[in-house]
Amino acid sequence: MDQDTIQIEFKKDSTDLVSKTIGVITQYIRKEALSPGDKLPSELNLAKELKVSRTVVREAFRSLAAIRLINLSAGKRATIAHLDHGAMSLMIEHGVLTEQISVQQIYDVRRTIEVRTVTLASLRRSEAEAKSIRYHAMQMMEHINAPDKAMEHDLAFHFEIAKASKNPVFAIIVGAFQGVSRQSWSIGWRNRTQHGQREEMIQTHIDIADAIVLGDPLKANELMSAHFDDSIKVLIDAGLV
Amino acid sequence: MDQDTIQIEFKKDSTDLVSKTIGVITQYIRKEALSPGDKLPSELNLAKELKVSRTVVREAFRSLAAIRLINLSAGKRATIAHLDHGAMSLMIEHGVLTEQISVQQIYDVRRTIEVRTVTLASLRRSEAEAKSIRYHAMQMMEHINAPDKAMEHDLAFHFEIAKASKNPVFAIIVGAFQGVSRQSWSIGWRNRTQHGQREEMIQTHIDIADAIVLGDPLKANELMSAHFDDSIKVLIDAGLV
DNA sequence: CTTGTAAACTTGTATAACAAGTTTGTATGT
DNA sequence: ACATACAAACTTGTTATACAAGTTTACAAG
Repeated sequence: MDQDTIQIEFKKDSTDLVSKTIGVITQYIRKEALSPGDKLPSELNLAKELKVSRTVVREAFRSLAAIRLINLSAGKRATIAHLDHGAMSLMIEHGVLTEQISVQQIYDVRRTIEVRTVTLASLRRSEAEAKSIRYHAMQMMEHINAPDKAMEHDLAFHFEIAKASKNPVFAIIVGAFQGVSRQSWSIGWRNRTQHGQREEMIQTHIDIADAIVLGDPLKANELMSAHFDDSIKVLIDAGLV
Repeated sequence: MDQDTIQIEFKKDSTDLVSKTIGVITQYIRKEALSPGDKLPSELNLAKELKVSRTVVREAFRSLAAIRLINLSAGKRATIAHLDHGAMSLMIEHGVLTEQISVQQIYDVRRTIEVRTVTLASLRRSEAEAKSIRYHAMQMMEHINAPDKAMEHDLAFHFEIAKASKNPVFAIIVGAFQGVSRQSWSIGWRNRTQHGQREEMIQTHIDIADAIVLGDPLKANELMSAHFDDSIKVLIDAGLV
């Protein structure tokens, strides 16, 4: 597998070299039909081929790595990356941080998506996935006095359901919300102070898990809807925009 | 607004300088509570402050620009960016290109999201938005013999609805799918060959627009569901995975 | 007070150099 | 013939310098 010539041309109108180079590399990936794990040419070879400096190629690589199209690591050549919600996470966090997205809006999207993922998961989950989902629900109850751990199992619960939907796009989106959810989770927890409210919330998770285990999409759907109704209500009662 | 010291420390365990620098900059944005349009320090100042080379800062900037957290342009300082689906578009296209996401999976996500956006749009749309949505539906019919134009109005129709939902996250997600939708659109079009099938499809768009104009979320929802049912059926009939 | 322009600043690109991590190929010993 | 060790070649990470090109600032001229 020797170094074959990169024949894709630069767009003439584009502004800066780095942008053009990014374009060339993505076209190259497409043209060569590269798959996750496949190697890209070295920085130096690309630079020579495209007649730009190594600096430009490096900046292009960094850009592609930022949106997780490729992976970089010292000494190794760049490789095509597997899908990953990392970039979208940063984007969403940035949106919330700069007040372009509200927590409530996130919850509306989550509700929309997760009512669907729980339905699909009920229909498509493997035995292992069903087991994992139920495990995280049970662990939440186990750690009812250790909010940090309960939270992590809560997040994992929802993420596992998304993965069990067998649609990677859902998994990416749900995964992307984990960061911001982690930051608003304690608000929901602190505002469930009345007797049994936390147990009730966790019990809903267990019930959802049971519905998934039993392969009952309608029940799972209904419970997930109710869970989000409740969660959003709690957030609003807490005065969150 | 003079140059104040950046007090955020590097994480010690992180691997490479660029990653650390990205972390510092994002923390800086947070700490200073910067909003879209606000300026970041110049590359040289950041480099001096963080005691790294300008190269490292530049690569960090490029990374942040790639996920659209900041905007770069020659001669100007970097600024905080408005939310934008550009990065997510590339991610999704990469997923489809590398066969990690199928077109049908995209449509499932779109259906899930857009059944919600059309409901919200019916409730929240401004007059101008309602008008724009209806305009694009009408233009589709107008250009029934110019598929390229019809397609662009189709995409704009769905995107405008997402924006009218007043939840930027929906708009980002729907926007992110525009690229791949553009690539699969002709498949759907080519496979609606029977008499009146195309008119029917476009008429559904007009009916959805009317429901939005009238503020009838249930009707809009129902029509959008039917539209996606039909579209997905057409794709499957066409033999698309 | 406006306008024009030069100076200062800032980003874009190229080159050179070396450190540090990885792969490859070969010589060596068994 | 085969495994191991190790050096050489390759590759990415980081720094420094230099200059081109775009933008802002400050000041002088009218």
